[in-house]
Amino acid sequence: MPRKPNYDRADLINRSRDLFWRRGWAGTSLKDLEAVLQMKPGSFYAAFGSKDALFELAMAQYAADGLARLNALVENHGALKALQRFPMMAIDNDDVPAKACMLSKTLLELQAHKHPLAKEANQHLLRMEGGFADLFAQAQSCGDIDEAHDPKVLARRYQSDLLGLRVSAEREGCDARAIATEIADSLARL
Amino acid sequence: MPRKPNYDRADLINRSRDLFWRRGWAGTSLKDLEAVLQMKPGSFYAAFGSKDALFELAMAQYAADGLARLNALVENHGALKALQRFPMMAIDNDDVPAKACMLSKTLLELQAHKHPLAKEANQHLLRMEGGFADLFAQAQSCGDIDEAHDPKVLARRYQSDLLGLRVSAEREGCDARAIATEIADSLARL
DNA sequence: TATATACTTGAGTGATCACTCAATAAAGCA
DNA sequence: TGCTTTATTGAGTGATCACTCAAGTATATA
Repeated sequence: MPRKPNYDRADLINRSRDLFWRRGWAGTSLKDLEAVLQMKPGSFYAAFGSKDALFELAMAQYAADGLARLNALVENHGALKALQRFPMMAIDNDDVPAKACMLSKTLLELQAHKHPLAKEANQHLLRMEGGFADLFAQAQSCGDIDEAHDPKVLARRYQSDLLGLRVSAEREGCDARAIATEIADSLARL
Repeated sequence: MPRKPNYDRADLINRSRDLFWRRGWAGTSLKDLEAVLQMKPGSFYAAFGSKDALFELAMAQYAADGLARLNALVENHGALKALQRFPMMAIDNDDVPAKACMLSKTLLELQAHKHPLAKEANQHLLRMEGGFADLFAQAQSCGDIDEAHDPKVLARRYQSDLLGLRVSAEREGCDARAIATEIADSLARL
């Protein structure tokens, strides 16, 4: 007896993710979302409840996509090569809404306001860091990386370098690809 | 014949810098500024012209302070040790408005909107990068770093690592001091 | 002291913010 | 074909945004 929505919810979330990723939380207005999603306010609030609720969905989608891309690299190339290729992959794509990481952008924008979305961003980053640590441990058991290192320490540093790389990639006149190569090379020397 | 302002302009700019640094551009409202600066709208606009104009002054102050701190380290410890100590100094101070770099926060927030302040932030970052390159070159002529390296390449990577460190330092539950130590140690191995 | 010149005040500007809701339209079931 | 239920519409909500300006106040010079 009900009426079905005439939109694809997953598609709407993906489009919101791109918009939020590029413009940030404060930089994205409801009007922007209405334009991109082709929804009137009433439909929007019926579907998602609030701007923040949609941002949360968008950020979760972003984080899931990142982990999926990482896992795909592992499937195809193994742990170490995946870690080596991931930085370049993150910045070497012009079709992406932004070079910088959406999680770090959210953290930097909202942390000072103690906004719940900042804590959420941090949790996604933590999950990603855990994934990196697993891969470092995996590379160690393959014999690709010296077992003397603590994989958690390696992951912490790797993620920090990655975040720095992606901030640098947002700049004009900074050869971020060179930095990505250096990060990859430094992993080979562990 | 004129009347003197009853405020210290430099002090107002410093207080604005702290507020903008912590809360960001969109996250800082005129009401916030009026409260911190103890100024009514009329005085504010007579003194600074606009929120953006004050932000520009605040960011210039921020950049100048950073360079001054770096130069002070060089005076006291020489080029290499200055580069080694700088990362820890940037994050190991609880009195600071934010751990992350104001320039990178501004860049990430406003780049997508092509806001002039984003370009300005990038220029300050470029100037800082130049300063780092000078210090790397200086350390090379001291014999502290292998001459085989290109100081500009070292500076680019160093700044990227520094930006990543300072994003990491903004996170809860991330031992950024350990990362700072690693960055310092890696410079000793050049 | 008188005057000219700036600085300060604070209510008020239109625009935009995230969001609401009553009215209307459409789809599944009888 | 009704009937029920949900989706969609879009004008409108109060709040807040950056900012203005006429009126009042204080100060350095004459």
